[in-house]
Amino acid sequence: MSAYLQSKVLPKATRRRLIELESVLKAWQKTKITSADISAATGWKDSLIRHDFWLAGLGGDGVSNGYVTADLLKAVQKANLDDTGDELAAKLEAGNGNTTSKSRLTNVCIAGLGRLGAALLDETLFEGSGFVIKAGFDSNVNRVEILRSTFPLYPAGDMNWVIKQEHITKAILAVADKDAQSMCDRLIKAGISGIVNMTGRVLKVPEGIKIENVSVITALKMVSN
Amino acid sequence: MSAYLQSKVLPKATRRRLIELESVLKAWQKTKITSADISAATGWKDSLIRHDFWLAGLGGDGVSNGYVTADLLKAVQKANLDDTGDELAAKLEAGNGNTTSKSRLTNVCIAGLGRLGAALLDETLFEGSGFVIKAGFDSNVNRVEILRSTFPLYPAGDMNWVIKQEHITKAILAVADKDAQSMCDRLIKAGISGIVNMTGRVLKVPEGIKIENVSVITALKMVSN
DNA sequence: ATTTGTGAACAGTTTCACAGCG
DNA sequence: CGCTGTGAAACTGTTCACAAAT
Repeated sequence: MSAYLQSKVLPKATRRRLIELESVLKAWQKTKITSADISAATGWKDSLIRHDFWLAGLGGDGVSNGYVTADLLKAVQKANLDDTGDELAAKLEAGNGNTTSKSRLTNVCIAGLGRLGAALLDETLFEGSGFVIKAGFDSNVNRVEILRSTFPLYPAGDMNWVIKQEHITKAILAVADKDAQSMCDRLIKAGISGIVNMTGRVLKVPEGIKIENVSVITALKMVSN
Repeated sequence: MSAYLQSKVLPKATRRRLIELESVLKAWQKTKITSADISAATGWKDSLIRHDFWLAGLGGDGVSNGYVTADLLKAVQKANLDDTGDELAAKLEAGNGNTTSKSRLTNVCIAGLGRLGAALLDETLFEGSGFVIKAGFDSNVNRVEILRSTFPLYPAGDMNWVIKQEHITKAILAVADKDAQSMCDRLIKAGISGIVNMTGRVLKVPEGIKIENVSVITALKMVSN
């Protein structure tokens, strides 16, 4: 029988793998896939993959010769939405049965439009990801006026009302290291609940705010010793 | 007395914190700092910080009223180089006492010069980081010819000899998801030992090759449920 | 014969508790 | 007394071992 204890929140490590697995499954050509196949494609131990599925309550019961790729993909995607009960997923479950991908989009902003942040001003990077960039912010008014993008750019002072008005819930932080913590604080005050941190600084945030660190330089240091 | 067992390789989690700590210490204004101060700046438990120091054999013996910021920074930087015995650090320790920062630089290349990769074609992003970008690669010859940068760009076919000739040991992978694994394989064949993976795909690599994942979209998904 | 689902065993990481130093 | 250094205890995540399904 399924799930070891339903609705218990999944471990972070399992969550990450299920997210990454989504893209593996999307690229898989055959109609069936086994845990050994996934292991060969990712390097994860096959037992770990099955254990993840068990924790998440996935993997059709009574199957014993691999998973049907399309079904597994659907199940993984659902698990990736449900999980801790993200606001959006909850609304979807409860509300009308309208399951067009449109309604699952999460609104995101970019804080800091230096070279790194500006590189993200390309909608195509986020296509099919479930995220839409709704706004960019920079404390330098010049940057805001010079840069072109398909969504509006604002001076940092407008953060508060824009984030509320546009229902933006997540942010990508790409400011200079020295401004990382102060900009982070402002984003949270404006209502942001999750931040992807591209700076090299560790961010101190209150309970309930999620941070994910993706600094290229920190990563380079990690692979260099 | 010091280090719980010297030269035993540090746990990954501790390594990451010591790397991040470096930037915290650089920004610290006062001459002394306590584990409680660090905790306040990062959110890490003070006991965890002291435990990390213990594992790494840091923290001057006989001190009991906080650490001297400058000394601690030096010790942390040294730990971040030594550690598993990175080639460079080893050479430095053994060779002449010439400890100019020049000799500690690690050569890096960027594979994939789309919008994301091209954003990294800015030397200033890496200034003072200990890394130098020595080359950029793209399989699209047009990209290579159009883009301007302060270091040379090559068609992907030149990877093998350029990486060897320039003594490049690490790579930033910024190609399209579908090319992630094949480009990764080529980089490793050319002699790369560490890869910062900006794609959304999981990479399968042989023993001994280090990977660090910094996909913005994966990170967004992680903070969104 | 393969391959899943399951829980126990094992490994890695963080937190706790407290002796000892200034 | 406030703070560090240290090891034990608690917790989280991964691997192993094997019964059940086909």
